[in-house]
Amino acid sequence: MDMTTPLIVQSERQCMRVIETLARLGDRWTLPVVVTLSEETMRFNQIRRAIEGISQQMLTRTLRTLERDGMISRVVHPTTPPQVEYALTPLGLALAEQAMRLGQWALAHESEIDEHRARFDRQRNA
Amino acid sequence: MDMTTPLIVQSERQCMRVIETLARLGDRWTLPVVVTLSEETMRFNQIRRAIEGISQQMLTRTLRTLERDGMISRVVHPTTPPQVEYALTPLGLALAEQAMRLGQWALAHESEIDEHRARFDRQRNA
DNA sequence: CGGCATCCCTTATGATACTG
DNA sequence: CAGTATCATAAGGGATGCCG
Repeated sequence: MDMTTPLIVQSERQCMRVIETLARLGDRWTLPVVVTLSEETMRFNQIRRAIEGISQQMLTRTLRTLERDGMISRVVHPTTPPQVEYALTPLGLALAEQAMRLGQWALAHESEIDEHRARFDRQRNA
Repeated sequence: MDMTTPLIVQSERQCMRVIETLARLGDRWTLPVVVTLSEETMRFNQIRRAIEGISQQMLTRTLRTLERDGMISRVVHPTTPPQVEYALTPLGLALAEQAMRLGQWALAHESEIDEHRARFDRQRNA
């Protein structure tokens, strides 16, 4: 990456594309699912139990979207009852690493941001 | 960043915090505004003209949120008519760089992701 | 010029029930 | 066990009008 012009997004289309990725990572369940799968391959209900508060519906949706984008693989074992194994693909792992990099930055500056917010809100109410 | 355990988010709270940041960057106008301001300090309507399709309302909201988090500075010149200058803070610039890093990765893998989507959608309709 | 309030619509998300 | 369908609600965002 050329850090002399770090912020240039060359076209409207590219900007939308980047936003799309950030929005996906920023939705309610994508990051928890990706983080969970980064540790090991898991079955549907294993993932579900590992993630506090996720509904069956939202887990299905989140997994489908990630699968569609090639971030996770889905393998059905035709047993009875059926078992479906989910795993992060190399692409998905790379995305997760990128997201975590940004996440680490965010956490590192957490208190700084909180102080700004507190100051801002104080001035508002004054 | 410790790349031996790149995906570990230590707590539920931290995970939500990271998601919050990603969601903010992933909303409709934050990235365009940040990218625009990364080039130079600008006034309200300058920014508005620079960003195709943004409404006055959404520009105001986006700027307020960024200001609240300490990502941009807001300076009012008490002239008539009033002029308000916005600029990226060092914190905001750093965030933008982080976002662009992830963005560059996303763009680099754009076609790969598109191929996955096309294949997935083809199988669905078959 | 810059900003806020209001109304409305679309989409995302969630709860629940049902199925191979 | 894994997944779909249906319905309800919350949040994001756009259009418009008024204000200092």
